[in-house]
Amino acid sequence: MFKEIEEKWQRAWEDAKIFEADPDGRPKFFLTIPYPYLNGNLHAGHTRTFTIGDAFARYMRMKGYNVLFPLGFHVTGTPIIGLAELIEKRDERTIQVYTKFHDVPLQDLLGLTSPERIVEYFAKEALIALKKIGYSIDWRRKFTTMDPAYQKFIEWQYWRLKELGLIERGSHPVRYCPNDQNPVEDHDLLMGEDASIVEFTIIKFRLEGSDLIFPCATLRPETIFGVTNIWLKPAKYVIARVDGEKWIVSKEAFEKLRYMDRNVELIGEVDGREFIGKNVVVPLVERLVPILPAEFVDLDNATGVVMSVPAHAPYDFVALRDLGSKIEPIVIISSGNRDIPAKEIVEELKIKDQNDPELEKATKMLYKREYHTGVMLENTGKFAGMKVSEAKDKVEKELRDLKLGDVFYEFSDKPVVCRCGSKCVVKVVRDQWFLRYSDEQWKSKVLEHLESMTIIPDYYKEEFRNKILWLKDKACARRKGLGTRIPWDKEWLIESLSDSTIYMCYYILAKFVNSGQIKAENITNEFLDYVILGKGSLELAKNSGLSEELIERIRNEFRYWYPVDLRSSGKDLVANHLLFYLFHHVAIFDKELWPRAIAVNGYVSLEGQKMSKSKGPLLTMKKALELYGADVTRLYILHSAEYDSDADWKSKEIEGLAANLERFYNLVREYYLKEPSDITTLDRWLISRFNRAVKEVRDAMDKLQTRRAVNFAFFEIMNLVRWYLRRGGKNLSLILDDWIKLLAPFAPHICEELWHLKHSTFVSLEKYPEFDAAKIDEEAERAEKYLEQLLEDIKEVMKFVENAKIVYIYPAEEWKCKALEIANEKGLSEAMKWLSAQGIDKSEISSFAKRFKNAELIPNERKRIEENIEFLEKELQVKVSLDSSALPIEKKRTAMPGKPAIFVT
RNA sequence: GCGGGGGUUGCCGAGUGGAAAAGGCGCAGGGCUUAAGACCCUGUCCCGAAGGGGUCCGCGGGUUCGAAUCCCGCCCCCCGCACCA
Repeated sequence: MFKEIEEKWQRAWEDAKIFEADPDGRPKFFLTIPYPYLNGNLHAGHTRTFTIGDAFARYMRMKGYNVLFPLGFHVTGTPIIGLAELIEKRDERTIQVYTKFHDVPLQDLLGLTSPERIVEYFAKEALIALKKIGYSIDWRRKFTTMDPAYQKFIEWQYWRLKELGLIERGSHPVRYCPNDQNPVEDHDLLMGEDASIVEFTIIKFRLEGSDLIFPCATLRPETIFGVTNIWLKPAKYVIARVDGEKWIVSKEAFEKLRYMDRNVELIGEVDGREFIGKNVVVPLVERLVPILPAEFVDLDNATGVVMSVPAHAPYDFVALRDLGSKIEPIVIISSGNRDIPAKEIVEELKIKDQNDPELEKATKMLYKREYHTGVMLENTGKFAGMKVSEAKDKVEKELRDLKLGDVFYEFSDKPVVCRCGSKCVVKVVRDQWFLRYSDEQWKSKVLEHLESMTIIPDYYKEEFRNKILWLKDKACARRKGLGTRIPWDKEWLIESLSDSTIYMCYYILAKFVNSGQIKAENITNEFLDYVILGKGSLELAKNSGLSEELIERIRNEFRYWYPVDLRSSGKDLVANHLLFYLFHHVAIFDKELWPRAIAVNGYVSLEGQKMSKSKGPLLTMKKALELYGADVTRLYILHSAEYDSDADWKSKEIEGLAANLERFYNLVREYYLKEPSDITTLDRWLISRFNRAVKEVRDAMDKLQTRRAVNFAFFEIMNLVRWYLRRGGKNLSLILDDWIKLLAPFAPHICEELWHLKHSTFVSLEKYPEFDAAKIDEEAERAEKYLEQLLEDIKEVMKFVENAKIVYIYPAEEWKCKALEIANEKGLSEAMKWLSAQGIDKSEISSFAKRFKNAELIPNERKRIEENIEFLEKELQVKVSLDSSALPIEKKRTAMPGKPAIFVT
């Protein structure tokens, strides 16, 4: 184990401050990774993303860049508060998960009953782990998102967004527990985790000669043209005043409407049966249709009032059939059907009556088909000819514009039950603050910028494109949780994903905050406008109370470091954080400060199982380091999967790797200090092949392909070394300086230790090995390859000979080499002519012609074999001879240049 | 459903027109060792008493002298679809 070595170099790096980055004359590289959320210990997922970041930071540093690689901690939001409550309540599962999977000792855990303590504890633990794994982070810039200075920065950002008109008020639906009077998150649910909020369209049917409205709820507003009647359940309904209108709805619907930010008032109860047979007016179509009774109507779904489109809704068709009604369905959509679509499908599925469970399936099938392939028929007015998918939105909009339509939110699955046991409802939260991500101009700016960015892997660019188009307005305010208050509306907290969008620029301030040069009260909007955006003026910025000199210095540092050159992140953040990261940068900064590149890596699972912070299993970074140490963990996670695919952590594999790394360590120690003696072909082969590996490693790293990089830098070279030593190589030290450097970004501690056997500088700051075409030695490579092939061929032959005693090797005769040369230059027929002229036996010539395709000229082939007889004998454990007299003629004939005849006795 | 990714030899996983197909893991045999482990070597689709032959990359077609790689159709798997970090 390398624990002592690791600690030693971590201390040395820290003492020498080699990762503290400040502006200088070198080109800069600003690399960030997402700050971790501290509701638990860092785990294998963090380990992966962060280690990729660190390996790249170290690589770029060794390539000569001034690398800034900082990290802070994220604590805003609700989970930390939730966790504190659970610990306070001594929730059994939480205690189990945190002691067992997060490796928190019980007595420590029980004390974490407030958000502050949780933050303090996990921040401390995280820092320990991050230092123990040897990340090259500039820790002078560490912060947490509840720091007063950071909060001032967030407030500034929100003022800027408001000034830009990108924040506005609105309302939106949330899952809500009436008992707790709070929005409910997934983990707060007993039932209904999969339920989503569905938006029904309400279409208002007015009772003939009355002001009573029957609000029919539907997911298919475009079918309004096919309405033949409406359905009521023969049961109790209520009359309610809703935003000034008199609505007939189910009792359940009335209760739900009360949460939908409407003005509702109960007027009285009424029996649905009273209305049966009366007529209502179909909006838009202005047709009178009757109210009919139906048992399938669910009073607890939407309004409890349903419109009937028997041609396109199997339920309606069957209900009419059950009633024995003579009403004719009106077909308004064509999707390749001959008859009435609902009739076709009902007959196909042999549906008996409206209580048949198959009806659900029929409905889905038909809806799907018509939505995707259906076209509106002539009887749908101006919508005729439109695709159903298009008409749906258009009809809905028209109804809404004419106040004939409305929305009703409902869960897709029921029931949805809160942990407290009450049924959840959909609540429409009003006066909510929204980020206007749907803004067309904003979007197109982001889209345009995306095209100029580097996205790794590249197919994620398409994914980003789609997600940008798809992004809608986002509610950015919360009532509950940790966070910064919206500066102009202190009732609301800024939601936690919305406060982590452009914080990378805060790292530049954080250094000054942590050193005490800036206090929170100095961070005024004018100050930030000036140092970050270069807007306003130095005079205004000086109102912050800071000196001109300091302000200018910060301004200059900001200009030096920004923009972010690479943000390396897990793929879980693509559809949220990384998107917001782009949007906010594009909105707030000038073009030259927009992010340059984003890299996205995959997940980590554990022995095939998905990790879960709240349920387990989980492998913490701390535990991994305890078990395997830093370098093994790093090398393993970098090698376990290529950046974009998911990795599976297998303890058996990592143990194997530990052994490999130890071998490397011992190998280097054994050879590093030996002075190289005479350089042989074999040495030139090693240097040549090593050089090729260097090229591969650099190429892989430039694309962040850490798996490929480690594969070459470690395993491939290890294999070269194996062959080299097997062949009796003595001068391994020829490549060791470079090999150590090559591996330094991946396993920095061991490399540092080994490097210091010979040098007094830090390998972490050395120049990364470069590919040198001059060191490629084709001839040496061919010579080794020849020997390898020869050995393999002999073994192949020996398989068929029991108790082999002597191996005779017979290289091709001189005339064959000459003939091959001619054949290569002038073609086979010239070679044949030449052979005849030499008076070579005819059967020999034809044998040559048959085989010449597989032949290759090896310079000094015989000598090559002679020199290596000893090696071959050692490998084969038999005598090897070049004596040609023992070979039968027909055997000799098979000898070709590069492929000698082999004869075993 | 929409969008993105993917299906390769026991497993993981490279490989985008010409290699039974890198590397790792596992397994088997041998060497080293008092022994085990580690380490080193060999083998690991099938056949073969001479370095050879056959079969193979989700399924079915096609293009090509030649396909895991290109085209068409089909099947299957993973991820995201939000206000949650």
